[in-house]
Amino acid sequence: MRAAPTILHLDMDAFYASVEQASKPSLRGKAVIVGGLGPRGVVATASYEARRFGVHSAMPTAQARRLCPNGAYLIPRFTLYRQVSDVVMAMLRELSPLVEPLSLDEAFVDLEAGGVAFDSDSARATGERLRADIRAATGLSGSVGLAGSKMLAKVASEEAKPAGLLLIEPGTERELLAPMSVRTLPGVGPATGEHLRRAGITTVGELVEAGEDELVRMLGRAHGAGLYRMALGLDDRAVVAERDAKSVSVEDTFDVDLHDRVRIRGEVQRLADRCVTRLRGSGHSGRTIVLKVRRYDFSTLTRSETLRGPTDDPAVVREAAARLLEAVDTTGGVRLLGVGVTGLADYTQEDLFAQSLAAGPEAPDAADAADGTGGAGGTGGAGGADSTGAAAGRAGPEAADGAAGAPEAPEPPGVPQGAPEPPERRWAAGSDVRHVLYGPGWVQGSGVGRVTVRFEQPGSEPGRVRTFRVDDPELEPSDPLPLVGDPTG
DNA sequence: TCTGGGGTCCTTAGCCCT
DNA sequence: TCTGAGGGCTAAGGACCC
Repeated sequence: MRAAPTILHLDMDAFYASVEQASKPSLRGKAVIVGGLGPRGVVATASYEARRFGVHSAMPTAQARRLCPNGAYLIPRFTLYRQVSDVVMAMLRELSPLVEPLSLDEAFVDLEAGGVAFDSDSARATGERLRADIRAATGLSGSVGLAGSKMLAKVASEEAKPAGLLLIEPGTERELLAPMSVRTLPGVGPATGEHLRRAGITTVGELVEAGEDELVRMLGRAHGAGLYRMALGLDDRAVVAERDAKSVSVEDTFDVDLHDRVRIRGEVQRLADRCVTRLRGSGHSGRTIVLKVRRYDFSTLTRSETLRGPTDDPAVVREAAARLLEAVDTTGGVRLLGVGVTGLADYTQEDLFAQSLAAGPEAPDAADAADGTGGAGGTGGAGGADSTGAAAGRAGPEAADGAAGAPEAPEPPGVPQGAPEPPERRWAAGSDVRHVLYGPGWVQGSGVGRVTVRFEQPGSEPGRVRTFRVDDPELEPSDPLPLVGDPTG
């Protein structure tokens, strides 16, 4: 029983970087690196031009700058990527009801369930048409893998990169996989790869030779048996359209390690508030609160506490997180803090209402006041394109842009909001702006009280560069212009 | 020279209960 | 009453993915 190659895996090529190149005409054909720009940032995506310099995902941005000093370094613009992703996912859903998104730029599609393909020829034709349609609609290229299972379809799209299509014919799987590195298989990362290498296993073929018992002995029951099946090309996981979230979490890495216990407590409270905002936004409540602490030496520990019932009350989550923090030794410094909630339950309006009533007559107002932006967390609101938290916020390597005036702590807890003094504006590289005279553009860089803007937009010719004072009143942050369709501006 | 953020799944260990 | 097996739950850590 050989499955027809009707599972499709789509992987957009260098997605974030390609979207940036498409929306910023002056960057086409140039090395573009998207990621955190702070001292502890890492690369999220590098364009193929940047990869030629050795830059790749997950590399520290500082290292990327040394390898590729003339590249364009930009903060991610997730709002825009999500818009483009929505367009692509909608095209996939026209092919089949069974579409399983893995991230903004990747998805599985069960073509047979959609009735658009039933054998190799029809699957290949569908894949080619999809690639052309995506290019026509977005200007971006994606790679397509086609096979009889999810694992093989993903291997195929990886082999097809960039901008290609590969179909694995039924019956050829084992032959194809045998010479490949064990790292090709999903679930084999650096640790397992090294473990296997020490046992003399570096290829998928050697994995098969080792046998299931040996792999189970080395890697444990679930992992060992699963890997053996993958090595044989066996994978019967179905394409699943709907997936329930299992946890919600937020975390921040700080530019400089935190030592002050009061500051650490304040950050944990802020993270708890942000986490609850996200939790509520997803329509959930949760029962287990998790605190994550990464110390100065990169060692990471988690502490968790399970409540009697699920909650989405910010005060409850804040208190639990604070209790968990009390059990953690932070001497030596903390580079990352995180707060998460797991054990999620669906939360309906009725539940919320019932809880408010149970809490007392004034409870509804009190609950509203405690919710989200009412507290110390200044991260919400319209300027919230900056989801980069502490680490990625700074635009340039120099802090010369008057950052000395910026307070180190966002806001100590308890300080009321609405202070009349506007903080000095920060212009992150890559972010969208609009000038009263020159129209839409993007920040190319900033420093020493100046910000440099390139005025261009999707579909335009490469634009001109102008420099302004960072506090120029005619310059405003703005929303990204759509990549597809008609920019109304 | 360092190592983000948001997730998932698995393993191990301790505790409680039957 | 003691002991052991086994299941369910909780906590913590690790590996992996994009």
